Amino acid sequence: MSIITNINKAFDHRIRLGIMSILMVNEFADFNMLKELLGATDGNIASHAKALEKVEYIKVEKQFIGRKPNTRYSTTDLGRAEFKKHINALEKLINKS
Amino acid sequence: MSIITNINKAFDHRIRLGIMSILMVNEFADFNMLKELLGATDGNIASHAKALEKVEYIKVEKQFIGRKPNTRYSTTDLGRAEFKKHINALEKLINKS
DNA sequence: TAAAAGTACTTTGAAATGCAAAGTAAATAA
DNA sequence: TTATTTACTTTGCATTTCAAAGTACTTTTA
Repeated sequence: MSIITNINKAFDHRIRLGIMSILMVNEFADFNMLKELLGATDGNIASHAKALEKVEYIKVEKQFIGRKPNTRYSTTDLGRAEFKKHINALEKLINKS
Repeated sequence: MSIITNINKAFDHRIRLGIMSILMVNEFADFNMLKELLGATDGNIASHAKALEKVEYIKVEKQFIGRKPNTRYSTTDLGRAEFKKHINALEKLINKS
């Protein structure tokens, strides 16, 4: 049990941290919203979202809006819980600083 | 200027975050102290410390304590400033969540 | 209405990074 | 004197990151 035990590896990257933060305040966010808010490339958003999906911290829904494909993301219960744990761990770490 | 603009890439890894936090509260920390506090392997500590050294956020001093080699690390002014910026950015990101 | 441009992603593969095992060199213990 | 431990560093394989290119459309323009 070290000081970084509860720092979640899945949130070790700023883009993943960004995706989670966005999804904590917005019930849904679509691909382009993430891309714009984070200023990342398409491939980047896709792969980091996939990483969060793989550990089941976010979920993906694909639908059509009119005739356009639309991919929207939202957190899972697990994801919210893990993110909160991560934030608490970060705060503890930081408050020592 | 996205929401993760001030999230520093150099601190994107929990071991590097841990090293910096430790060095923010302790004027110095040696190799073994970092290793124990972070529960990481030797190679791991060495390479993450080197990464922080490369961007000049920490500095390294090698000395002998008695007859044993000892490597101790400390933050640089730049490192402290950048870490504070990072923490502020994290707090802003988190408070939205 | 055919061609060109745009949209919304996904795939790809090279480059960078992460990791622990093995290596090194000296000190200490048996 | 040989074995073990300590304090790191090096190595090289594995994983991750990244943006460019690709795909499958839709929309605009000529």
